[in-house]
Amino acid sequence: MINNNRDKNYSEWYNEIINKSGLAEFSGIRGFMVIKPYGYSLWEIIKYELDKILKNSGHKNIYFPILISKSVFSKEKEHNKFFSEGCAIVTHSKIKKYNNKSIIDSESKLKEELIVRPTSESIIWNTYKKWIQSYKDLPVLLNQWGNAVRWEMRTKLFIRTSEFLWQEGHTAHSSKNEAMIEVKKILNIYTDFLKDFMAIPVIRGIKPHIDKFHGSENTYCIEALMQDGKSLQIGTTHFLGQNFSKAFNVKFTNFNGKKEYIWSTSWGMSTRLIGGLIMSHSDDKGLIIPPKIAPIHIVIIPIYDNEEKKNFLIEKISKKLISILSINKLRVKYDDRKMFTPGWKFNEYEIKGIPIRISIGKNEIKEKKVEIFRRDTCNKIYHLLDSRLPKFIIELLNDIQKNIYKKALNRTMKSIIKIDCFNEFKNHINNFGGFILSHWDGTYETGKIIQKKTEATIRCIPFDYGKEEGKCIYSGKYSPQRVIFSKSY
RNA sequence: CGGGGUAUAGCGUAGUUUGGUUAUCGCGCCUGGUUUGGGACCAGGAGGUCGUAGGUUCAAAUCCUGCUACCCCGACCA
Repeated sequence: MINNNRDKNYSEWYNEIINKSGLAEFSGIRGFMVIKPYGYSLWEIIKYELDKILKNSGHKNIYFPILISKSVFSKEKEHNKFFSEGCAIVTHSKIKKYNNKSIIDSESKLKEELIVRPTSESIIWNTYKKWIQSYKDLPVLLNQWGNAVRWEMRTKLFIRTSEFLWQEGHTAHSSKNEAMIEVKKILNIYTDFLKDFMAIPVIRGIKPHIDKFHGSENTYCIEALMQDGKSLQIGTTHFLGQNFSKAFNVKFTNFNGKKEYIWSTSWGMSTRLIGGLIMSHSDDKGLIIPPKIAPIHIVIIPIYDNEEKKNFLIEKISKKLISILSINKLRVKYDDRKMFTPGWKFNEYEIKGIPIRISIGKNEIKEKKVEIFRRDTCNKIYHLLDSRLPKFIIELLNDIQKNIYKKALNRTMKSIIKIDCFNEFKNHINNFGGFILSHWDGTYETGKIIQKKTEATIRCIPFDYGKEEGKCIYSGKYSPQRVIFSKSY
C-alpha cells in the first residue's frame, strides 16, 4: 500500500513509491543515490535495449576515464565556465593517521587537480585530435556508458542526483550538415525509444538559446509531461558546431587537401529516465512498468491448499507454465514462498509494477483455468489452461504496453493548449499545469519575467506544433512561432 | 547557496515545553505452532552510544553550541 496520494502530495508519493518498490535510496552523502537490485535491473534492461538501438545505428562503445585534468577541462571556455560552478575536484592521493584521526596527507597534493567528469566532451575531444587526420577518418560515431558527477544544490531520486548513470554519445563529422543530421537522427531515436519501450510520449523541439548546453550551438530536447502537470527534460542532443574542435584544435584534411575544423555533436539520456517512468505511469498502488522494460513480465503465485495432493498439482501446473512462457522469451518469476500469504504477495508485486500476475490454486485446477491480473488496469481475467494460453499472454503484454502509452499520450495531448492572454496563461499554469503553446518574443528578459510571474519556463520551440506567427503573450512584440511553456523539474 | 522544519531499534513513532527510576507503542525481525483465494493468528524472544562532536549540570533523549544528513520553499539546474 502506498500511503501518500498522487493528487495530494505528489512529491512524497514519488518518494514512497521508490522506497516501497525497492528501486533506490539516498546514500548518506548529499545527493548521491544507491540504486537497489530492482532499480538496477530496470536500468540494465533500459541500457540493454537502448544500447542495441545505438549500435544498430552505427555507433560503437568506448570508455574514457572518470577523471579529467583541470587544464583539459578548461579548454572550451563556455562549457568550462558553466560546469565549474558545481563539480567534484580531486586534489590529493593519500590519507594518513594523525592523533588517531584520518587526515589528508598534504605531501600527497597533486601537481594538477583532477575533475570528476560532469560530462566528457573535453577529455574526448582532447583524445579525438590524435585519432582524426583525414576525411577518411570521419565520421567518428562513439558512445560511452558511464557515470557523471555534478554538485547539485537540490536533489531528487533519479530526477536530479549528484552522480548519475547515463550514456553520452560524441560524434565527429566532416560537414555541418552531416552533424545536424546526426543530432536530429539521435533525437528521433530517443523519441522512438521513449515511445516504444518506456511508453512515454514526448514533445521534440529545440531549446531557446538561453537554455542550451553551454558549449553548444544548439540544444535539441525531448520533454515529457508528468502526472502532476510538470515537464521533464528526458533526453537531449547537442549540435556543438566547431566549438570543441576549435578549443582542442582538431582539424582534418578534406578531399581537396585543405585543413578544416571538425563538426561535432553530443547527446545523452540518464537514470532520469527511471524518474520519468515512475512519474508518467505509476498510480496509488505503486509502480506500473511497461512490459518491454519490465525486469519481470509475469509473476506466478501458487495458492496452496491443506491437501498435499492438490499442492503437488498446483506446483506441477505452475512449473509447466513457467517453462512454456520462458521458451517464449518471457521473464517469469515463480513465488512459492510459504511464509507469505497470497494477499501479501499480491500487494508486493503491485507495488513493484509487474505487468502480469497469474494465480494458480485449487479453483484453477478444478476448472482448468488460471486467474490473470493485469497491473495497468487492475482487472482480473480468466483463461483456460490450454495451448492457447502463451499466445494470449504475449498478446496481453502487447496490449498492456499499448494501453500504458495510450493513457500517457491522452494525458499529454489533453494538456496541450494554445493561450494568448497572459492572465489566462497564469491561471491555467497554476490550476492545471501541462504544456501551453504561446507566443514569445525570443528575449531572455521576457522569458525571465514570465518565469517569475508564473513559475513556467520555455521548455522548447517545438518541431510539431504552433507554426504560426503572432505576438508575444507578455510583451506583445513579434513572435515567429509558438513555444512550449510549462512548469518543470 | 539562503529561509523553515526534522533526526529516538530496520521503518513509523511517544517522551523534549517544565532535565530525575529500567526510554513508549505499532509494524518489521527471530523461535515454535496453527494458517495460506487481497498485506493471517497465538505464544515466546532479540534488537537502542536517543544523528554526531563538544558544553552546562549532582544528573541530559530533554537545555546550549558546532557539524552532518533528510524533507519543504526559494535561487540554481547539460
